[in-house]
Amino acid sequence: MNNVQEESLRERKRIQRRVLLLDIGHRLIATKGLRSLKVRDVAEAAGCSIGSVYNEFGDFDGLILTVNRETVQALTKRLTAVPTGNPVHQLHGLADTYLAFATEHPNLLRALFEHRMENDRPFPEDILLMVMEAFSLMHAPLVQLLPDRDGEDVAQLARMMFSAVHGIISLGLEERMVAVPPEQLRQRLAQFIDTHLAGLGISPG
Amino acid sequence: MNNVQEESLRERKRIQRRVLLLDIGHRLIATKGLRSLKVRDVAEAAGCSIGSVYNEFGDFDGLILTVNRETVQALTKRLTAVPTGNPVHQLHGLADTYLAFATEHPNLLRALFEHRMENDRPFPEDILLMVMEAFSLMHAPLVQLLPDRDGEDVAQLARMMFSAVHGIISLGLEERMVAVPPEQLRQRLAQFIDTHLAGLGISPG
DNA sequence: GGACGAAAATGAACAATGTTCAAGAAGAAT
DNA sequence: ATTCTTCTTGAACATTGTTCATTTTCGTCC
Repeated sequence: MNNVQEESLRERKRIQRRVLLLDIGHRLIATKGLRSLKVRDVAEAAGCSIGSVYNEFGDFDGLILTVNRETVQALTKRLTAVPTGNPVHQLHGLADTYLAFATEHPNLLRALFEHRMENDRPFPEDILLMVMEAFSLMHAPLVQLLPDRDGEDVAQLARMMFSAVHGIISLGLEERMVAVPPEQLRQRLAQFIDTHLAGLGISPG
Repeated sequence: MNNVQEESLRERKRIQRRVLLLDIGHRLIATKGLRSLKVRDVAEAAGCSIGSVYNEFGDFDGLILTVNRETVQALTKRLTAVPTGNPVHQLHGLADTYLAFATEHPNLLRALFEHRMENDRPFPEDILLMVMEAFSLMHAPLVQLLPDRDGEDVAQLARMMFSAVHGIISLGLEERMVAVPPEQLRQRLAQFIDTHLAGLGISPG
């Protein structure tokens, strides 16, 4: 066996199929929602057998979790791309970006937050860490704005703030619950953040 | 047929069974989560056939939705019992009460917000209205605190505020996501509300 | 480049679970 | 008591996640 990282035919095909399966799973969740995702649909769309999905992901949860992993990575990527110059602008940018992502990919985001494991199996640690990382992105700008506050205090504040933004967005976009138009939601969200910052003693910059 | 509202034997037994089924569904969701709820388990626990569940609720969603209806009613009952004297205290009381309910009945609350209908059937209008009603309970105290603001503006503000509280609580209690201890969460939530009220130009009273 | 063994792909069969419905049981009406 | 209506039942069905013996493909060695 050649130990060099040379891709065998097997490995190439495996990866190619894995990517295909993920792409299909991604698209099906995005278009029809997590609840409508079926192993057989995925296998058929990929032109392979049901067993192959299991070979690649262990079980169905494995596929879903991998799509969710991609979702949180895509979200984090966009959130980290928000300019860091002005901390107040950055906070607004983070909220706006989160809203934009939620508007563009509502089903993917829901799948990330609503998916429950089968039989109380533990939630994968790495996804948890990625979500926490995304949520802590408000930490840095808040530290800049509140240099005198206790570190742990600001960390919790950042988490509260992002959780609040998440709540406003996820309920606001929930088409079941009298959805607010995205543009109006965007303004309300900005207003909400300004109000909260004002409460923290920070002027809207 | 006697048109008076006299309970026939049939009707009495039906109602008795309906109550029993709901109680069982309620308890199973509360203890093991919506995902673990199975028609057969409910029927067996009630000592009746599977078909009877369908007779009473049409389909499985029907049972779940009825439990959810009870959940939102129980929540609303507790929220409306919050004292109305001091508007600032009332807002804190509403948040506290919501947190207490979420702590005591996490699976029931999750079932209410996470349940998706089969096949994109429409979400029942009445549940939607009840949830909106619960969420608008912050409206009255905010009107008192902000008498000069536009009505629609305050309504949206109330909804934002409750959505934010909901986000903080539901993510904060999510055991998957590094759950914050309820007592700490209670304090953080109070702090969050005070900060926001301060941002609105209202002193903590 | 053919033979052998390892690895992967397959899909029929199974298991779990929501749903239907013909047949029987139970209640109401006369 | 008889008849009619309604409800109850649970076997059978439909859908969907999962397993695994069989077959196919791929890598390796001569």
